[in-house]
Amino acid sequence: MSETIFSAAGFDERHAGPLYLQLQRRIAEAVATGQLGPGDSLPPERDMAAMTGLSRVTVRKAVEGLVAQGQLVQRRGSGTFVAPQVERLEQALSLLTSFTEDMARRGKSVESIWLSRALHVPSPEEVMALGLGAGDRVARIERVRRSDGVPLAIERASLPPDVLPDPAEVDTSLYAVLHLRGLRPVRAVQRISAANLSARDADLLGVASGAAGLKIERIGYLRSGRVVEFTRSLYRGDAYDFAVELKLPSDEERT
Amino acid sequence: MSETIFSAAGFDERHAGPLYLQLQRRIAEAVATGQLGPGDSLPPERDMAAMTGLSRVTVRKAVEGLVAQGQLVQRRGSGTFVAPQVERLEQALSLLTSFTEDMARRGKSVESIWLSRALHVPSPEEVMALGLGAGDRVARIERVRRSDGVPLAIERASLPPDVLPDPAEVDTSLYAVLHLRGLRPVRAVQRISAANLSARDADLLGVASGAAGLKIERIGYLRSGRVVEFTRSLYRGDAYDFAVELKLPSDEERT
DNA sequence: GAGTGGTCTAGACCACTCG
DNA sequence: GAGTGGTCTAGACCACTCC
Repeated sequence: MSETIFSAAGFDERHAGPLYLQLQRRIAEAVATGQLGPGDSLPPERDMAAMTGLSRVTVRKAVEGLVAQGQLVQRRGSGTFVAPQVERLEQALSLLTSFTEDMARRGKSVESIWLSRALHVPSPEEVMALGLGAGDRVARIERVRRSDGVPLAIERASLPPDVLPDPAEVDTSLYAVLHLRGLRPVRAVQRISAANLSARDADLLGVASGAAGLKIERIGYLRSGRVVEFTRSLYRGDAYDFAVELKLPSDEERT
Repeated sequence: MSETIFSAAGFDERHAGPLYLQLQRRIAEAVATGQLGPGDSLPPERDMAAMTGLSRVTVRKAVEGLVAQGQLVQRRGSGTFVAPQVERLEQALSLLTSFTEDMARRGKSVESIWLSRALHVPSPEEVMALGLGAGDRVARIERVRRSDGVPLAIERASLPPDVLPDPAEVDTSLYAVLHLRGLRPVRAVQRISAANLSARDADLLGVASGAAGLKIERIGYLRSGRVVEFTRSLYRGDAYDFAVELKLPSDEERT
């Protein structure tokens, strides 16, 4: 099966660019056509090098690109594999729901891996966003969100200390705790953008370093207008779709 | 100035991981602290290798990561530079506006670089989204959007041929043309996600291959419910922020 | 033509996984 | 302990930019 993909024949026919890109294209095609399916292993790098007649460095460079694109996964000491398919989740963006509630609605399990759940000295960014005073501390809830064992997002929530005096009290849903205290936000503003994940964040989400992530910053308000929540989240770009419904702007808004 | 960054001293103090990451960290810090400012050039790779006592391959690997993150830019035959800063643009996500109108509102110039503006044989995806019949063609408007000379987005719009029989008629604003024909959408559904840009798309946007982009798919509807527009856009992750306002879901919606 | 980044090689050792 | 990916080296040639 791998004979055609990794045969030495056909390289450098003068019209095809760098060798590592030629090999990369061959592998990508094999994945696209199903010749290599999710979970299948590729031959060891040294074997691929021998088969293609390329050096191992060149083979690694070809594989590296596909790993960055999320098509392949490498496990040290184990091998190189076609990436398992991820089920894409779709979420409505214009409703102020919590991750926990959202997953429960579609019958998915939710787990949190805690990174932090305590009071800290606030960063300048947190002081600004939450309007903290000098000497105030900040409650930080930092966790990796997983559903059915698959990491989906990193969530870093900051709240004023009087809103959440005891961060350890949060078990699964932050919003459930806030609801009990009568401090659940009724309105929020989100800013969405895309960024390449840092090595650390990529590791937490189980993807390759540099993979694309959806960065969402949210500021939540009480009915009184007070800021109660400042959350920065990173969603896996390959696993999440946000859906929004748009309407025609009214004439006042268009000026 | 570069002496501290690229000195041979301090490498491999047994607690710092791979050499290329150590060098990468040094350079990233120099950029973060302003020791290296936007547009500044780094020494040639061979010089960095000599100064640090590392091999050129290792130096290249350190630089490669920073290029992928968008912190550095490499120009063949010319040199390696600290990436120029991009002004981030913020856009309201829940209003159905056009790119042209949006930029005009903030006093920015808009240019389009046309990639395609004609009738084509539709892809299966376009047939599905637009509800095309057998034998129907599709009007495709494909362009790179720039503002003040900076490429911001790639926009690929597909429309039924009777909605836009002559695609070449679109000059700047697609919505303006649709408006004249009385076929401007009043409602749309968008799906937002993040993806690493392909080499081709990255090139069109003037960023490094693999940089994170915001992928937006939009389907626009007439008041009658008919689909008139199917648009796939890629926005530069480093240049765009989308803003959304959220509200508390009503009780019916939450079940 | 001198200098730059881009590609490629052969060979080495290390760190990790797995039977 | 055998096999895997991860790191690193020294040296070479090519393609491009810029003077």
